[in-house]
Amino acid sequence: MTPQSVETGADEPMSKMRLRLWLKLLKASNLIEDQIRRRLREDFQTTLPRFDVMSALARSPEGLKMSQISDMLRVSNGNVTGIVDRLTDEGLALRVAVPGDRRASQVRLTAKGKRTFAEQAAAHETWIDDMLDRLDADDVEGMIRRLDYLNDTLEEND
Amino acid sequence: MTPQSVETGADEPMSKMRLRLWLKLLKASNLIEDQIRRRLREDFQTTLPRFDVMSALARSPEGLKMSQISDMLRVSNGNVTGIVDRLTDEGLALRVAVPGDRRASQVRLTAKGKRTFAEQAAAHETWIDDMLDRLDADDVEGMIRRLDYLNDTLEEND
DNA sequence: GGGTTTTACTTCAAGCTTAAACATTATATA
DNA sequence: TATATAATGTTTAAGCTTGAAGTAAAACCC
Repeated sequence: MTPQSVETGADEPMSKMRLRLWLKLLKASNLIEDQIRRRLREDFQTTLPRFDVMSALARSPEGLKMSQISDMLRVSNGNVTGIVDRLTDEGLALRVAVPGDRRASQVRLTAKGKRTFAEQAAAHETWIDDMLDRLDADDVEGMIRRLDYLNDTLEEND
Repeated sequence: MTPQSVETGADEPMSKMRLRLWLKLLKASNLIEDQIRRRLREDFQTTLPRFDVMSALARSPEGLKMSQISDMLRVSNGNVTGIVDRLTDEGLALRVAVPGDRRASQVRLTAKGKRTFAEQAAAHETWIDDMLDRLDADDVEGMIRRLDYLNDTLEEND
């Protein structure tokens, strides 16, 4: 038993509470994510992985290497290969040679990609705002604070 | 602008706060879920979808119909078909005919399936407990309360 | 009863995801 | 310089996921 698990003096309920918390966190995350996927599909004929890659690229006009994208998104590099392939097929992204390193390539949004993503990002923000509409400033602040703390501890022991 | 979005008298920051909250919620959810997937694979040579289906079945000894499983897990029915097929191939679950309805089948865990899931569920609970270890009772309670509220509002406008 | 609609489930095509295996290029080291 | 090791990406096999289309059976309705 770790020191932190004895605050209440009763380990069993605390352990169950944590499990319940996880299930509720997962449920919220899935409910929101499913909405976003559905709207990206219906309104923009695209997918969340494509949106995520474009979002990363939009923040780096000079482009990103494949490995940088997979690091930022915490997905495998083989995964990014396929997504960038499809974005490229659709004329939304392109691979640029990296001078001095023939293994790597820099991925960038095309002009069309930038326009497309700007639209999607604006819609995305309003979707989130609508879904979290009923949380007041205190709720949002309280949750952000605790999630920051949780994420820090989760990343320590990655 | 909805009535709820004006509590602070400043819409712009609140909208950005909500977006930040979503990104942090998603991050926490993904960090935890990735750990669980990894451990299920490494320790038990199984996957999260299989674990989820077995978890639903474990709570219903009399069995569940395919459509009940997909409702509980919020996934498509075609998806459940494949997962139950694989569980069946491995001798962990089986389909039983439903008397009076030849379209449907009742899915149950086998004895082997029950034993296997019991082991996995026990490990799962300790993984969660370890990952959320640094949250104290107040944190857990505060987050559960807000997530309950959020989930209620999200399910209303599904 | 006969026809329509609904329900239960499976199949399919496309895309996402991973780990592992692979190819290629760059870097370090002897 | 030669060799070993690292890093960068792609490919592959297996599984998950969806929506749409399809099959079959049950329920409804006239």
